[in-house]
Amino acid sequence: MTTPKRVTKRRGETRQRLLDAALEVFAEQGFGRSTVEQVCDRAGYTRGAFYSNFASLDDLFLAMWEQRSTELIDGLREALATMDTARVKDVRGVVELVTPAVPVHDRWYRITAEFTAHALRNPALRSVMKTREEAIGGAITPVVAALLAKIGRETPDQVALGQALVAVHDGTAVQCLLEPDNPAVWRRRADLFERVLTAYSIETGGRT
Amino acid sequence: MTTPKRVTKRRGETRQRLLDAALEVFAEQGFGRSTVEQVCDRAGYTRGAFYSNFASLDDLFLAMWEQRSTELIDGLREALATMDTARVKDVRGVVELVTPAVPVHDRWYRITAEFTAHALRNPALRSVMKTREEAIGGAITPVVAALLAKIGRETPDQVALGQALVAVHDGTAVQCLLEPDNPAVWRRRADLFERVLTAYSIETGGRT
DNA sequence: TCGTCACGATACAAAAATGTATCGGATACA
DNA sequence: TGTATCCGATACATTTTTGTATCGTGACGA
Repeated sequence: MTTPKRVTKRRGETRQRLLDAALEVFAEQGFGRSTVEQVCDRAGYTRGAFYSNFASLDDLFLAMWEQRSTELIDGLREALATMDTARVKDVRGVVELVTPAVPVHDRWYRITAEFTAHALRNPALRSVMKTREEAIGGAITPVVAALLAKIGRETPDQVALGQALVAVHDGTAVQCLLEPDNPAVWRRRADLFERVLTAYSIETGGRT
Repeated sequence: MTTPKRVTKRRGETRQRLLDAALEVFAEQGFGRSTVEQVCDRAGYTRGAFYSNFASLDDLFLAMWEQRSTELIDGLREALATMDTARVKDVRGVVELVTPAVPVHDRWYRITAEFTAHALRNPALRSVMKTREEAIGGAITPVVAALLAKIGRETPDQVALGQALVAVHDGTAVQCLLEPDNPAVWRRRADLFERVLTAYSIETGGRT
């Protein structure tokens, strides 16, 4: 991987197609069991293209994960910004409004689970993950706090609420994915969110 | 792997040492990046021993995970049964009493994260995991409900509480492992448990 | 104590995966 | 349109990993 003086448009495309292929292959086989060649096959390239764009599978994994998770956070911000906040009347309403903005997809969950395990072994990746988790909390919490304020509830400790929401999301996601067709699990997930929001905010009476 | 008529004592030992080695190797390298030979080296055997005891790495992974997680649940039951429940006076006390019984070890977390991802790809493993999660909930919830009753709080929906506790445990575990030296994260974890226990139980006034 | 089978070591063949070095067509820029 | 160089394909050497087949030691039953 020598740094070129001039870069072509084509390069960006192949790089992207490799990143996309990686997501699919890693989700299907698991990162650990995936090979350079599998990713290249899926993308429609040979290993030559790969080694010209990435140093190793680890390198690709990190790049792919960072790209997809920033996209995910951007999408989240977007969804939160364009919500119809008019009809929210109670805590349950807040849950129902916010929940769809944070999707639970098993493909991405599998990737993240493995990336997390990977990150726990690698200090550099660990801080990448930490930053990411904070970004998610930072995107959601102010919005949720604002919605709660709208229905007359104050949020004394936004940081604590943020950590709680992320934890509940992560924890319940596995349960839902293990039994995707069991509506009771999903219902209990929503319930838990509702109770947590209630527990972390205080009724102040008047609506703003 | 032909089924032998006679089985020796030695066999059980080597099998066990392979299982133990697997835990270490998988935790260090990740299951996906581990090889049969690495496990054998660690255990002090050659591949001959491996193929005589297991059909594949997948087979070993499943066997190891089932063994360790039953041990874990047994330990949990044990710890819960021998608790000193006398000094519990409030919800916080319940949290402080129960929390140490459910350890947060990053080695085991890494294994579980990868096993979960693996299970989400494999329907057979999926139901294994589901059963396990239920067993954990089933072990903890009655004890917690009893403790809550002791301080005058009733638990209307134990199943919901169980799912909530498991989710909160899983979700906060990552956060704590990502920042093991940040006491604030651990404190917020305990806070969340306290609030959840409170939210899922109702004050009935009198103590039993 | 002897004979038999189990069990793990060793040897071997085959396959899979990696990384590099080189080549030729494509692409940017004059 | 010419030309320099970028970029991905191809070819190749090497290493890793796998699974099986065979052998010798030692355990177990009679």
